[in-house]
Amino acid sequence: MTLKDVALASGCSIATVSRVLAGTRSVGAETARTVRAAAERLGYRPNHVARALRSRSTGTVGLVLPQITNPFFPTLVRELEHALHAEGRAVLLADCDDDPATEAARISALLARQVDALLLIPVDERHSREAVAAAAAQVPLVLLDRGCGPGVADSVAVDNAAGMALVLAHLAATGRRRPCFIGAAGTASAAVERHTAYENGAAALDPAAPGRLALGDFSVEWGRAAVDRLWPARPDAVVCANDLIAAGALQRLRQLGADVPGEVAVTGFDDIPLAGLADPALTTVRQPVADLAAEAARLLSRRRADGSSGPCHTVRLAPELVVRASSGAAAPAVPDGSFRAS
Amino acid sequence: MTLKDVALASGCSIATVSRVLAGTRSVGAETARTVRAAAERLGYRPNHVARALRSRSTGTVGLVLPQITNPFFPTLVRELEHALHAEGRAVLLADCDDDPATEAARISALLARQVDALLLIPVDERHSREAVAAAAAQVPLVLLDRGCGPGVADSVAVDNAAGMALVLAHLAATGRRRPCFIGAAGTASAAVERHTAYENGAAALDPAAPGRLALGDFSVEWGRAAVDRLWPARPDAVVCANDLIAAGALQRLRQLGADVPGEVAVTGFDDIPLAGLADPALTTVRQPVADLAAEAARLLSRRRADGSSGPCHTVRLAPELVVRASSGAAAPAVPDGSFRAS
DNA sequence: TTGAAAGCGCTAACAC
DNA sequence: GTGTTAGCGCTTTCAA
Repeated sequence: MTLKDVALASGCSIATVSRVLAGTRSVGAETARTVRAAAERLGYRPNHVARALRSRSTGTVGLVLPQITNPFFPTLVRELEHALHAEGRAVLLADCDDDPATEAARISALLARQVDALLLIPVDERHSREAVAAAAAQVPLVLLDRGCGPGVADSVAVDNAAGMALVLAHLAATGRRRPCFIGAAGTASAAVERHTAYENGAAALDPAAPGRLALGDFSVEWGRAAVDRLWPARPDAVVCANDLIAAGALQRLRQLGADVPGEVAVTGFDDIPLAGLADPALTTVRQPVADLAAEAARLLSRRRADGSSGPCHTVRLAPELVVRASSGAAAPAVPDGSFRAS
Repeated sequence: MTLKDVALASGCSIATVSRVLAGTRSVGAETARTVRAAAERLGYRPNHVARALRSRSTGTVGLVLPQITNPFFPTLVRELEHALHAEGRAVLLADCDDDPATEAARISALLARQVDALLLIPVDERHSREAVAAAAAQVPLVLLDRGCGPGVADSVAVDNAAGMALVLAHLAATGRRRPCFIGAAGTASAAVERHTAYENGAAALDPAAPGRLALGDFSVEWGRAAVDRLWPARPDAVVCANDLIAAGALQRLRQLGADVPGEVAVTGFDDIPLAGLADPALTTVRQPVADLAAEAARLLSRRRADGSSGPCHTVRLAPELVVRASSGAAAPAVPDGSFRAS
């Protein structure tokens, strides 16, 4: 079934049929009806490949992620897929195995396939930069969740500092005074921003708090290990840079016999599905995933309109605090019943 | 940069360049070298769209899933992406929101984009059948993880019955004698097969065991709710049809003050990342995800060779039991210290 | 408003 | 082994 068949069946030219079906130009009402009827009758389906070759636009968007198994990404992928599908675009998925070299290879494979645009969560702030910049010069590209150096491309992410501030305000309001922080080392923007925001905000609770921290990576294992380093200081709150760290911290605290939340509160970041399932359920910062996806799609369209020059837009979306059991009521600081001035 | 440019630069015809670069036919060693050098020098990148239009093969595979947020799928997607990328294919991702109508729409969108093949985890055994059968008539199609009625398409999945048998054997070996089962209702193949395998295997432990079960869905919430129904019967093992159910069961049992694993063992199925993080860590059945992906890719190639006729192949892969704390040593049945004959 | 015709970049017959 | 040629199905000038 090609345009030619429809043209033959409807008694007009291929060009006219194309115009009717693609809606490119005004066509006589009568002709249009005839053509549409013929197309319908023959079950005509346009050939996207031919259309792409001619119009130099495939209608596909490449989605490049560090690791689909990172539990924060599936919901994001889902929202992105829906947002793009709603505009009639298809999503080419690439998983980079958390490796910048693989990432560079995937990016060029997608470019070779003529994706119209790229949505990319960079593997690494520094090591991804070169490949990302090169790609951004070729197609509209929007960075998601993580940055990649200033001025490289448009980007959309949650406001990490605001999220951390929400956590600290909540801890302060519920009477916690000796927080500590388990974060991630390295230059990844989420790691740096959350860490910095903790240091800036925690001083208000306790002058010694900003120094009470340990930096590792965004994993459960690190959460467990870090507790062993920080617990001797007897914090009354463990602020974690993401939910995986918090899950590990929770586990280890329980093994050590600590009472969560009575003795010590634990908080996460991201609100991955695991957070609600932990025991006690994890207080955390929810990323506005659907909004992130919508905003990314919007930036993509805008960039397509503006051309590859023009300044980079950076969008920061406000997160939301989700209070659950892990930061519930603290036990009295002096549990023997004596009076304590608050 | 087109073939024409390379042809001009290397002094031979477009066709020859095509043959060298696509490796379609034997070419003189000398010519080949010249051509390759020219292509390299000019930074030639083949245009996949034009190639697809001409050769009627896009080199893309559609991957259709019920919901990427189902925690079992990300690892599978990752393995599939890697397996396909290794053969130079790109993956078009479609998420169906667990809805058969959306699934049908996504399938036809992918078909319109001329995917070479479809990898599909059906949303529903019955309601997906029509769209799947129609798609299978057009392109090679392999069903993954779940079935879709007999004879519809090639399929690859874990051997659910074998997995359940491993669980029951383990429970028997560790002295459990009053198992119960929390499963999922409906016709989904995993639900039916695991349920049936439990009924068949549990009778060996206890004649009453096959009847001690509750059927709901594959969710944490159902796991919690089912415990309330089954716990009054005082089982010494709760066999769950997947890890999410088991996570819910574990939660609720702890709320009820039950001692896991001392008083009651809990087992899951799939070995999603959550399983290792639960407390106590969950004994479960690990799906051979990488093998499933590899086998799916293999079936796809074979189907491409065989043509769309020919009998459907069904591959079942052996699962592996992962023993963790949730099925550890049982407490003595009579904890008051009196002698108990084993 | 419509039609004829020229390709998009590539592969695949078919000649030589 | 290599070149010539004819399209794949579509969009888009350019004329009418």
